Amino acid sequence: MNAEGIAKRTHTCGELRASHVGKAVTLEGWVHRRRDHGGVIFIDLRDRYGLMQVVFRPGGNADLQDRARRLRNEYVISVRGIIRHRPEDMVNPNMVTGEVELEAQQVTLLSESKSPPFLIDEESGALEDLRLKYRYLDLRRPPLQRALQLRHEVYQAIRKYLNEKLFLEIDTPILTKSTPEGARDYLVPSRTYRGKFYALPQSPQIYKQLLMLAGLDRYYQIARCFRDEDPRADRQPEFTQIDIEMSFVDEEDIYNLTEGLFKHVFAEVLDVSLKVPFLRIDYWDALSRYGTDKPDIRFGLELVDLNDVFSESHFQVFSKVLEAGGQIKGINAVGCGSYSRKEMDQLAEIAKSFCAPGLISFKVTAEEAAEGGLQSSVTKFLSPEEKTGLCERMKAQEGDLLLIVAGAQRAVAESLGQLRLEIARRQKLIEPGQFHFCWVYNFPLFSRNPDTGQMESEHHPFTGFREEDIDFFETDPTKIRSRAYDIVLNGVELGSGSIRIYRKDHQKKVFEALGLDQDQIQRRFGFLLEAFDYGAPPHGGIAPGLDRLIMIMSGLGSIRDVIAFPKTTTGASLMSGAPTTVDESQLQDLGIALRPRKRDREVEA
RNA sequence: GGGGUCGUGGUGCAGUCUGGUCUAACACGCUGGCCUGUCAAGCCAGAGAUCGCCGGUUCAAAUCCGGUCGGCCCCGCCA
Repeated sequence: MNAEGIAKRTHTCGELRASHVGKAVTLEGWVHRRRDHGGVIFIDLRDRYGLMQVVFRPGGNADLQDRARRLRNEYVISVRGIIRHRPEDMVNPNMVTGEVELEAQQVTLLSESKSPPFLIDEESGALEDLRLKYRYLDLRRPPLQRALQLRHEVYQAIRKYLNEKLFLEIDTPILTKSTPEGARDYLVPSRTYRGKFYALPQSPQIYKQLLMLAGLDRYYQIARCFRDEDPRADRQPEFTQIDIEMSFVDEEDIYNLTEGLFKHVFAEVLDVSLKVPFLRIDYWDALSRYGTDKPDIRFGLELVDLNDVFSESHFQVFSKVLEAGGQIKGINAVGCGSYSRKEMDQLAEIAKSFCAPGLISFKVTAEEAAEGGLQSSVTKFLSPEEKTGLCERMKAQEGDLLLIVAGAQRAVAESLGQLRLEIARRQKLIEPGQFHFCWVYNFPLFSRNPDTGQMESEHHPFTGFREEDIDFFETDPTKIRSRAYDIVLNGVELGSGSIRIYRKDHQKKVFEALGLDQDQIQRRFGFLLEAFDYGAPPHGGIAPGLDRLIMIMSGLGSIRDVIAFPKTTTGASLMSGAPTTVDESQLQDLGIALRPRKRDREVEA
C-alpha cells in the first residue's frame, strides 16, 4: 500500500509468464486498449516494460465491472488480481505475456485522460509536428522507448569500456568563450558584465586539450554541443558527442581505442560482432572511388575514371570537359538496364541537383552487342573503340545501365556519389542490419574558401599535420596533409578527430597560414597558447556523434527519434514554444535593447 | 539566404491539375447502444471540418492567383 491506500505494483506489465500463474499481483500502468464484450471486458495495460492483458469477468463484483466499463485509453490505473493461464486456444503468441492474463479483483483509477490527439501505438500515423508538440505522448510509443533504452545502454557500455581503459569522465563548462571561426555560436549575455557574452560550446575542444596540458592524460565526456546552424535530419542545434582525448598517442592509438570502443558497444548492446580493424581509406581515394569523404562501403558501385577512354573523343561534351581540365567518370548501375524513361529522368534530376551539367546514360543491350551493345542518345557520337573501351572499363554486361557525368571534378564526384547511393537504395543493395565502419584519413589541413580566397582549417586550427609536408607552408598550403581522421559508419560521418599540434612553432605556422595576426591570435586563443608554454604533451582525440550512432544502431532515419526532446528544422521546440520573447525587465538586467528587423516592423505598422 | 514538398473533422488521407455536381468522401479514433474470450474485437447509431492564415480574380473558390505562417527533405552553412 502507498500513502494514499492504493496497492503498489508488485510486478511490471512485461514480465509475467506461465510461471506466475496463481500469483496475486498488482500492476500499474496506462490503459492501452479496451475491448468491451458487454460481459467480459479486456484491458491491455501498458508500462515501459510491456503489455499485459487484464480480464474483468462478469458475475460477482458488479462495482468492479462498472469501473472497468468506464475505463478509456490512456487512463492510469492500479489493478490487483490473480495471474491465470489463458484458455488453451486464447493464448496470444504475438504478445510476450500472451500465455497469461491478469484476472482483476480490484481496480483503482489513478488518472483520467482526455482522448489523446493521436493513438499511442507501435506505428504512429500522426505527422511529425503534432508528435513533437505532444512529445510526452509520442514518447509513450514503444519504438521511441526502445530508442531511449538503447541510448541508455550505449551510454553505459561507453562508460564501462573507457573506465576500464583508465579514462576520467570530466565535465567541461557550458558557458564558454566565443571563438568566431567554425559554426555560429549560441550566445548567452552576461548580466554582471554588461555588453559581454558567453558562448555555448560547439564542442569541448579547447577544454579537452587543456585537460591534457593539465596532465589528466585520458579524458572522456558524453558532452552536449551547441551549434547555431540550420538543422537537418541528422543535425540538431544541440547534440551529444562522445568526446575523447588522450596524451602521448599517435593515430594508431586513437584507431585502436575507437575500434575497441565500438566493438565493445555493439557487442554489449546489439550482440553484434564488429570486424576490427576498420577499413582505412585515404581522403583522395575516397573522393575518387565513392565521390565523397564519407563513403558507404556496404555495397560496391564504385566510380570509374573514364578520362583516358575518351581522351581522343570527337564528342564535344567529352572533349570540351577534358580540355577544361575536367573529369569524365561513371558508375555501372548493374542490372538497371530495364529502367523506364521516368526512372532515367529521375536519375538525371538527382545528378543535376548536385551540380552535374548533365547525365549521360547507356543501356547495355543484347541486340546491339556486336557494336558495343550500347543504347543511348549519344552512341552516334562515339567511335567503336570508345564504346568497347567504355564497356571494358566499366565491366558492362547485358542488362546494365552505365551512368556518366562529365564536368568539373567536384560536381562529377558529388553527383555520381549521390547517384551511387540512389541506385543502391532503388536496387536494395543494402542489407539491413549491416554496420560497416571505415576511417578516412589524410585530409588536407587547409582549404581555400572560394568566396573569400581565405585559407581555412579543414578540421580546426589545432590539428596536427604531416611533418614531411611542412615545406608546403611556403609553396602551397593546400597540399599539406593533416593528421585528422573521420570515422564513417554506413555512409554517415560519425565524427572526426586528430592528433593535435603541441609545438609552438607548428601552431604559429598554422595561424600564419590562416592569416591570423598576433592580435587576433591572442584575443581568441591566448589562454590556450599560454598553457602551451608550460609543458605540453603530445595528444590527440576523437569525438564521435552519439545521436547519429544511436540513430544507425536503432535503424531510424532521423536523430530526432533518438533525442528525448528534439527541435524542429528551424530550431524551435513545438512542445515548449522555445525560443520565446522575454520580459522587458530581463532584457534590462542584461542591458539589451532589441532592434526589430524591418520586416517585423512592417507587421506592427 | 535559396530550392522542393506538404497543410482538408481528434488522426491519417480523397477531392485541387480540368472552379459549380462538395450540402466535402473514406478509414481510424471519439460518444451512445447491443454483445461472456477478445487481443487492429464485432455489429448498429451518432457527433465532429468555416478545407493553415490574409488578400485577390470570379456570378461562384478546398480548387485559380499573390502574399504569409508552420512541418519535413535538400543546397548554402555545419572550425
